[in-house]
Amino acid sequence: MSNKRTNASAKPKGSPLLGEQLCFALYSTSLAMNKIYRKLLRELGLTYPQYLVMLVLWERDGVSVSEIGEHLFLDSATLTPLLKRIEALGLISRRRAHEDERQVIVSLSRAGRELRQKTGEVQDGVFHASGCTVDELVAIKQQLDRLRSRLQENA
Amino acid sequence: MSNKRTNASAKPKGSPLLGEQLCFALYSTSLAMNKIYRKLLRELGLTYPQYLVMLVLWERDGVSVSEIGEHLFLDSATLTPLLKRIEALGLISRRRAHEDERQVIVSLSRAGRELRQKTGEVQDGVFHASGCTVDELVAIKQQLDRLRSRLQENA
DNA sequence: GCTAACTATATCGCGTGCAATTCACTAGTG
DNA sequence: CACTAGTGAATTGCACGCGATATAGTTAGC
Repeated sequence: MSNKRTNASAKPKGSPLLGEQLCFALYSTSLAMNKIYRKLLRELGLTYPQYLVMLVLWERDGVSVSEIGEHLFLDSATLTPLLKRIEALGLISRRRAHEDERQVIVSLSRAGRELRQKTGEVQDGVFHASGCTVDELVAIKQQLDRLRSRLQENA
Repeated sequence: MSNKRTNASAKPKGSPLLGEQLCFALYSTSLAMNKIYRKLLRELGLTYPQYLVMLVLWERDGVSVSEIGEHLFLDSATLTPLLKRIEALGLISRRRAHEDERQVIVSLSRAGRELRQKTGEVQDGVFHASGCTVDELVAIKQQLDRLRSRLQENA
């Protein structure tokens, strides 16, 4: 076993679980956010991960499963069933690419494209529920992005 | 609060999806954190939510299911099966309270108490993986705590 | 051409989260 | 005592996430 490198870790004595406190703040805030979205997205019939996929497609239609995964940091084990549910809603279609039959191209249907016009209330609702100023949101987002990239590096 | 311009969307023009960008940062960072914990907790045989329950019990043993839920912002639909799995690991016991037979009191077993001594590496590992200074962690945690409380208010 | 290595999805199993509902028990009220 | 409202857990049903594995399609090497 390795020795306790107390000088290297350098945790504050007053709050020995600080890292874990942050992790819990992250975990519980993420769940709270999910609940807000569940309420706002109920009208659209989508879950939050499904909504994220739609955001990707509204940005750029006709992308492969793996491309969606790169944007959302999700893999096929999560995306395949998720995409099938969205397809069952009639919002997207899934077809094998001609060039490379291994790839599955995800494309918006007419209903999928039109759904975009109902998203204004979602954006407003989340912004309102956050009770934050734009500057605060920017600050938190930047710090989270940095933290995520570091966590992914050290995964 | 009086500055509400509800007829048109009062979002910043430069970044129309800013709130959602923050939400995605929150969502994806939380998943990244969970992956770090999964690796660190594998040795202990725990998942992150299970570890959270253990943290609560190490802080205060012999609490009811609903008290655990208040600490972790989870309800019985999540906690009951979760606690049963921890019980199956031999770390806790679940007994009905004598005073009020509706309540279930969760208590640490000897193995559950002793497991606490293996958590040093988990704390160190998370802190190291975050790549952040203590000040950064404190700052993010405070902002997340504020955001969560506002989201829960507006839920 | 043949085949081994590689790649993109798909599948399986398990553990959450949570809305909705049910069950067991308690605390009244008359 | 029976009746009722309320509360704490448990249960049900569904949708993620993801480690592990499988499968089909592609490429590289010989």
